[in-house]
Amino acid sequence: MHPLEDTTRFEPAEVEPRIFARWLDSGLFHPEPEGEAGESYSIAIPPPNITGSLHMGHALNGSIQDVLIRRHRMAGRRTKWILGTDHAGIATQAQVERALRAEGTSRQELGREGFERRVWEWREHYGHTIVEQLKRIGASCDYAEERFTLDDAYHRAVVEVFVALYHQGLIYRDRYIVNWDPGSHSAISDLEVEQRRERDTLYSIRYDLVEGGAACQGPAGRAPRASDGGGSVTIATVRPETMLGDTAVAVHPDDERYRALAGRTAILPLVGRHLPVIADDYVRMEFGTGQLKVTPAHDPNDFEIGRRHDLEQVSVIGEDGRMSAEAGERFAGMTVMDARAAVVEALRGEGRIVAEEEYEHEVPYSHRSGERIEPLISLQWFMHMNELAAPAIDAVRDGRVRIVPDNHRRVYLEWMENIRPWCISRQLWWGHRLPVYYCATCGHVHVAASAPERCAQCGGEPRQDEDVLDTWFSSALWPFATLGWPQHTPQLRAFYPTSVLSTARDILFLWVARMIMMGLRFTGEVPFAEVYIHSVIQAPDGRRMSKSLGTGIDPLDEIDRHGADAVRFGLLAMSSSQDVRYSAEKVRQGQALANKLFNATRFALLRIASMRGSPTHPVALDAIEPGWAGPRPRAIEDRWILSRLQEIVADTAARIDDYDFSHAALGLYDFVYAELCDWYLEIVKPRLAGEPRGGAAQGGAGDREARVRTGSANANQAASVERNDREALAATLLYVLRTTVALAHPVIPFVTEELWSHLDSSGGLLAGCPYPRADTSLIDRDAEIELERAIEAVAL
RNA sequence: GCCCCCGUAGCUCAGUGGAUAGAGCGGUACUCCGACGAAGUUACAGGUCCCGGGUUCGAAUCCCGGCGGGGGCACCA
Repeated sequence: MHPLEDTTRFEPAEVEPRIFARWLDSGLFHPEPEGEAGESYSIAIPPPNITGSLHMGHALNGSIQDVLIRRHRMAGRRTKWILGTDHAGIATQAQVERALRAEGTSRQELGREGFERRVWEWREHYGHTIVEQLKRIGASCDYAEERFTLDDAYHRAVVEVFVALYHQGLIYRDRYIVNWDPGSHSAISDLEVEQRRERDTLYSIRYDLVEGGAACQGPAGRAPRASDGGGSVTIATVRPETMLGDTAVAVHPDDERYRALAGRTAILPLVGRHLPVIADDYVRMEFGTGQLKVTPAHDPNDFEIGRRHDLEQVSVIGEDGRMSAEAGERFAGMTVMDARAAVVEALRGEGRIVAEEEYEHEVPYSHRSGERIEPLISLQWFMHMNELAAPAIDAVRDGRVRIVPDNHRRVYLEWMENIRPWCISRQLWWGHRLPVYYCATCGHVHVAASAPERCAQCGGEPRQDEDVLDTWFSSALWPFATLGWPQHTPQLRAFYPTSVLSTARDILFLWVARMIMMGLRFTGEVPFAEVYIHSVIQAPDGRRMSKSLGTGIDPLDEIDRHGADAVRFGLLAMSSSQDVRYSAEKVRQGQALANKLFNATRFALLRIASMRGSPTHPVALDAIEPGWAGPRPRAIEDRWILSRLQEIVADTAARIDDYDFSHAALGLYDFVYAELCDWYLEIVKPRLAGEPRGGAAQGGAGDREARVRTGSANANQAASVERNDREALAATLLYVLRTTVALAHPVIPFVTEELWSHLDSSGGLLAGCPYPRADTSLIDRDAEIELERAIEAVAL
């Protein structure tokens, strides 16, 4: 506690560390794992990447979750905010590799074990930054039990799930076309691919047909006839270099122009390979020439066509992003872009390019590395999703999981209903290594929690798969793996299922949907009853807030400037059910509110202290009036403010429970400014000073008081001020302040906790006090109407 | 291509069937008075509620069609 006389301003920088330390020491953030989940209130934090530092999204979501947690903790629930970080496979590996490069070494040089050791060291060093930063905004997480998605216990959960799903036939290995990310040198999932619009050249290329077979008979003799007499086909492509891997040409079976070509054979230029002409209804007759080159090894659609028609797969692009030996001597080793130019050049030399046009289309890029995705065939591990998705669809349909705001519900359902297999293996070193072992001798596959001694088949030596799991595989288990699952721990019983999950919409599929699927599959219960999807905070100009664009605003800078309460208030006040622009004004408004509340309390307490002839405080309510049983309103303004207070108490709780944080915050601001300070404190000033009520106008606030009295119906009932009245006034004022401060605590915890130490002599923490509840006996419509009339009169 | 959201005061946003459409910030004027001066109070100014049609006694709000902006999903060479 800091003497109130000393400063006329609330000083966040002085107060915040002191208050936070008291909270931590109190143990309030760390609940005992007792009882059942139904009695408690728990939230699993979206685990930030260990590579990360706090950005606006964290700050907003931290504020939201903390409001919920503090509100329910005060309401008497056993409350746990599960804390932890995510190992973030690709991001972390890339960051550490960058550091290694700067040292002139590489992960290859260190070897796998050495590299993993390095990452763990790195994590010890930098991995806790973000947790420390969460403390700055006042997040009341359970810091005593921090989890990490790569801890031993967590790993056991991951392995348990993998092995189970494998034996249930949901996890399988396949040679399939995947999104290869040459940047991170790994396959990535569909969700990690983003499409970018790009201008390219669409080349039309003529392939000759082998002589013989049905004549090529286009309508009206339009059929192209090449000089060799066999005719030709003309295909269109934006990726001429992939033609080296063509293994067929396709036409639509209903295409009158070309269907007779089916069964004939084309000759692949530059290569000479014979390509069957096939009929497949994937081909769009109206696009290009209506004749399609089929490259099963490098195009997802062609891959499917290839499977349907049992086509050969010729991989001409390797995992290094360069042309492989199968591309032929002439092109092997070239980058894709060089090969494209070279192929075009060669085709042009042969006179095979019949048209070139500008073409705008979508090109896949890796969300992780930013490099262009190279679709290619690779042996990877996949997960069947349909069987997992079905119950997760039901859970949202029947409301066991409620998504707020509900327009995200449809998006979720739509995606889930069209879900596709998930590629879960990654060619990285940092992550959960697959619990898969191959016999070095016979190749037999063992999937087990621990390495088998020998191959069950031939007694050979089993070797563990080199790959690790997609980071989101482990994240999907977050709400229960953090609580000790698969053990039946007291934590799990006390806090699972969790109450709510709060996140931005960008990871609805990547994470939220998968948690629901895994939660249902492995615990039989939904992992959370509600999902709150919060705003994305954009830069003030409406662009994305990002470091690279230079549009980022660092929440820590804002906390330094305005205080954590101000930033929390501001973020909550600007948030809504959709994306919003960052509003510096709202943060300043929060700062103003903290300062106003500080000064209002300071004023009231110092005044009451001096009124009671005591020059110092604390002036606690129970010290003023032992056995205090509630406020005793004496004047109309007392009845009015007490009545208004009940309304804001009810509203604030209801708005928080509705996830309407903006109105909860702004409502508090309005009450404190427009009712408590501008009117009640001003009206009451003369009474606090011991002047007669309704006394002569003497300027200033007394003047206003007099005018209010004149406007009131009871103007003539002004009574002389007695000691009783002043004590009753003090009691009312303190009751109002204590209630207001407690009410605002979830939104602006620091200033309210600081004020509480002045308003309460017990020495207890506000964070552990009961949350105010509306006392309907204090609602007084008559007083409200009367005082509103008085206020109007004064305004006139 | 399909789907979702948004368009209200100078700015950021509330309001989503009922009266003269609101707040904060900014602007102007005032105040200098007993907490708060990188402050406080009060007042004033400021709006074809994107456009056009429709439903209704009544539309910013519901419906249809545009225009503009943002986002998600999708394998179209």
